[in-house]
Amino acid sequence: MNEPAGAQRLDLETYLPYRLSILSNTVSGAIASIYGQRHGLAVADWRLMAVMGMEPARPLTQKALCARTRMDKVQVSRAVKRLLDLGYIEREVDSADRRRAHLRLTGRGRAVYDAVAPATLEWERELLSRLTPAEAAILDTVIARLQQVADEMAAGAG
Amino acid sequence: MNEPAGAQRLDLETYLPYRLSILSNTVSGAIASIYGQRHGLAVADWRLMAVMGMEPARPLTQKALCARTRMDKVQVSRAVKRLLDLGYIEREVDSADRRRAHLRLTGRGRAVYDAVAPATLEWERELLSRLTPAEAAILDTVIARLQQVADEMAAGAG
DNA sequence: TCATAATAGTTTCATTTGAAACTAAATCAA
DNA sequence: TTGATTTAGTTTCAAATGAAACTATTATGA
Repeated sequence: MNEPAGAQRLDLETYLPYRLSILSNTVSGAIASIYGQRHGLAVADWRLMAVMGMEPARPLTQKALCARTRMDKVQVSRAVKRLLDLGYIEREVDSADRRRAHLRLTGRGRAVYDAVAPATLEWERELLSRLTPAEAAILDTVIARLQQVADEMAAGAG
Repeated sequence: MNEPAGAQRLDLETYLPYRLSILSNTVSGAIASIYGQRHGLAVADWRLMAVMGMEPARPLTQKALCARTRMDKVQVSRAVKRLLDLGYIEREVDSADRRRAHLRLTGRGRAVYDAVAPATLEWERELLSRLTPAEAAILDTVIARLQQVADEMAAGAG
C-alpha cells in the first residue's frame, strides 16, 4: 500500500473546507428554526430583515441589500417580494430615479425583527460561551483572514 | 436613539453564523471550480468520490456514504446515479442482502480522483499557510468544539 | 437631440432540490 | 409460515434556484 510521497491523503474528517461546510450548515439550520416556522421566513428573507433592522433610519435599495448580504439580485428580488406579501417591509420609489425604490421594515416587520433578533444573538452568545476569550478572539481574526485569502484565491483561479 | 439595555445589536458583519456561511461558500465555490467544469462533477458527486477514494479497499454502501458525508439518502442516490453514468464508480449488489450494493471507484474514477485530490489539498494548504501554526491549531480545536456544541443545541431546539 | 449604453430590478424557463410516497428485500413476532 | 415492520434505495411532484433574457429608466456621447 504505497502512499504518494510527500502528499497528504484527502480525509474529509480533517479537511477544512468540508468541516466549515458542515459547521455552517448546522449553525444556519439551527438558527433558521428560530424564525422559520414561526414567522414564515426563509433564510434569505431573514437576512434582508436583519440588514434593514440594523439601521432603521436609512431605507435601502435592493442593490444596497445585495452588497450588504452578498446575495445576488434575483434572490433579493424574490425575498423582497415575499416580505412585501407578508407585510413585513414597505417600498417607496425614489423620486429622483424611478428605477430604484427604498425599502424599510413596517411596524409589523419591526415587531418580528424585535422578537427574532435577540433570540438569534442569544444563540450565538451561547455558542461562543463555550470558547475561551482568547479562542474567540483568534477565531475572529482567523475567519477574517481566511475570508480575505479565499476571496483572493477565488478571484485568481476564476 | 435608545439601545435595549444589555442586548447587543445584530450586525451581520460581526455575526458568526453569517460570517461562517460566507466563508464556507467562498471556499467551497473556489474548490468546486477545480473539479467542476473539467470533470463534470457537482459538489455532492465529488464528496462521494472523496470518501470512496480514501479507502479504496472498502467498497461502501449508499447508507455508509450518507453517514460519512452527512448528505441525505436522496442526494446520495442522485449523485451515485450521475457517477455511474459518468463511469467513475461501479456497483456490486451485496450477495447476502440484495437491497444493498457496494460502490467503488472504477479505474477511470480513480484517475479523476488522483488528478483532483492533490489540487484540492494544495488549495487547502495554501489557504492555511496564511495562518500561524498556533492559529491553525486553535482553529482546529475551535471548529471541533463549535460543531459539537452546535449539534447539541440543534438537537435540543428540535 | 437622438442613438447607444448602462443600471435597477423582474420574469422566464430549464434544472435542481426536498419531502413524501413508493418499491423491493430482509427481519421480526405470533 | 405469514402478516406486520424495518431497512436500503428510488421515484414523483411541487417548490426553489440560476442563468439569461427582458422591461423600464437614466446616463452618455456625437
